[in-house]
Amino acid sequence: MSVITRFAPSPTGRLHVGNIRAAIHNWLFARKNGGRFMLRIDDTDRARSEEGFVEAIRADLAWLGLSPDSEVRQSARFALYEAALERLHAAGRVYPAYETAQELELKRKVALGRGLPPVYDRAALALSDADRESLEAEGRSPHWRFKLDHGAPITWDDLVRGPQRFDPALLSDPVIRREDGSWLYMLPSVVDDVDMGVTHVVRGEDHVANTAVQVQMFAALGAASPAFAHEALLVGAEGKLSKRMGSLDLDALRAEGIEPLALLAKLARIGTSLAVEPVDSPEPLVAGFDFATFGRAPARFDVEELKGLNARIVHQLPYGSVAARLPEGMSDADWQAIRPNLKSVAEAADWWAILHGHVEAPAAPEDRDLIAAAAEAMEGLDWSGTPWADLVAGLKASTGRAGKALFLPLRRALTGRDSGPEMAAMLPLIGRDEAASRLRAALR
RNA sequence: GGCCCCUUCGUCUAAUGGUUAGGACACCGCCCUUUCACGGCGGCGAUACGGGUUCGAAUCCCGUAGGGGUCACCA
Repeated sequence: MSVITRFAPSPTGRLHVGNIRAAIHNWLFARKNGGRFMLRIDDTDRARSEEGFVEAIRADLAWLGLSPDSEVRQSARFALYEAALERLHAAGRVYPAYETAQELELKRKVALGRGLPPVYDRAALALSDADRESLEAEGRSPHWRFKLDHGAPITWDDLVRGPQRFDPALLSDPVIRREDGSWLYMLPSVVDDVDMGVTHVVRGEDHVANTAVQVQMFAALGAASPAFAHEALLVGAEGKLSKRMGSLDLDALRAEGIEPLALLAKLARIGTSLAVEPVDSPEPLVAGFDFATFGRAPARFDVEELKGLNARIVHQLPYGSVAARLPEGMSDADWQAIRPNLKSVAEAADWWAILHGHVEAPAAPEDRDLIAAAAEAMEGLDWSGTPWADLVAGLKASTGRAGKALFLPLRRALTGRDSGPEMAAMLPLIGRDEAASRLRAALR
């Protein structure tokens, strides 16, 4: 049986590190097993879903390189849910209920106040036909609940959490359809998983209780349950589920110069026993993917760590893969010289400007003699050899300077910066005439 | 409050009753580089707490504390 996974976001907002991680794991698992990865837009909630978010989700997945093998939208599949509801109805597994949201809220508060779990009391199940008629005569119309079977514990073997066991009596019969006919998440998800042939449901542990309910729905629909993997959630660097996590959407990360590969590597392995390390393609992540490596405790996601990984990945990015994003005319040699010093690809533009643009950095009074000597030496250097090493050797002999006192003033005069890539690599790229002119400019 | 999950270096984790408690990231140091960075090498650093069981406990049991999830006419 070939593996089919799905990523099922609702288009009510941007993707963020939490759900992207689930998307990545679904994709990796499918890739590893030669299976298919599907995108399912869970847009049953018309009021909250926005087309713009659907497009953003597609764009974000594409940026990460997680191309879905197919895409479906729940809003186009209402007939399927209708048919499933009919079947459940015929099987006596759904029933109408008439409580208002306010009434249910009150019931929950009362239960909580008495130290009881706030589970729906099934009052609607006790309604007689006459009761229902009078309720509807009052103008109330029903919403529909799925009737859980309290007969036996719900169990499944979770790929991450191991054997699971739930007492159905501690769960509320879920509302699956509103009085206005709109669908809630629970049933459509099951219907689609069956219809799409999903074999593995990989999602966050915030869904475990939903899974208990859905396991009964699969059975009630006469379908086998897929395998489930519920991964522990991510928390912010402070240890709490912070608001900052919510702000971590892909735009924010892109603005920080994060490479898709870096985010992929980080999210694929955070919370697992595998090392979070730079990769030059998704292949090692695919090859190493294994639910057995997943920890069960929430892992901390720290953007600073992501930035560090990103820098290390940038340091090994080949020219060919970044050329399109580099300043016009930037050569492979330029890239090689600059690359080890970058935190993001975007910073290459700064160094491009330093290499080939205009730099004028006045020398400090105590360094003027050194800079003057350097300017003097320019003409005589062998520019096809090792001009930087020759320059420095000559200046050391003539001025007696060494180390920082020798290097820093030269770096400043030539690049306008205190730090940066290897000068030996940059000087030839700056070129003789430009270098000479910068040194003279520093003396003005 | 009920139910579920979790707690090993700062962080992510390994060690399925016997290990000098291992690795990765971070940090620190050294080397390389005639500065910074990059890179290479090395070092520091942990079993939440309290009771049991056992010849022996990070590992099994009980309790305490702490963290996460869930208990929606959101997904």
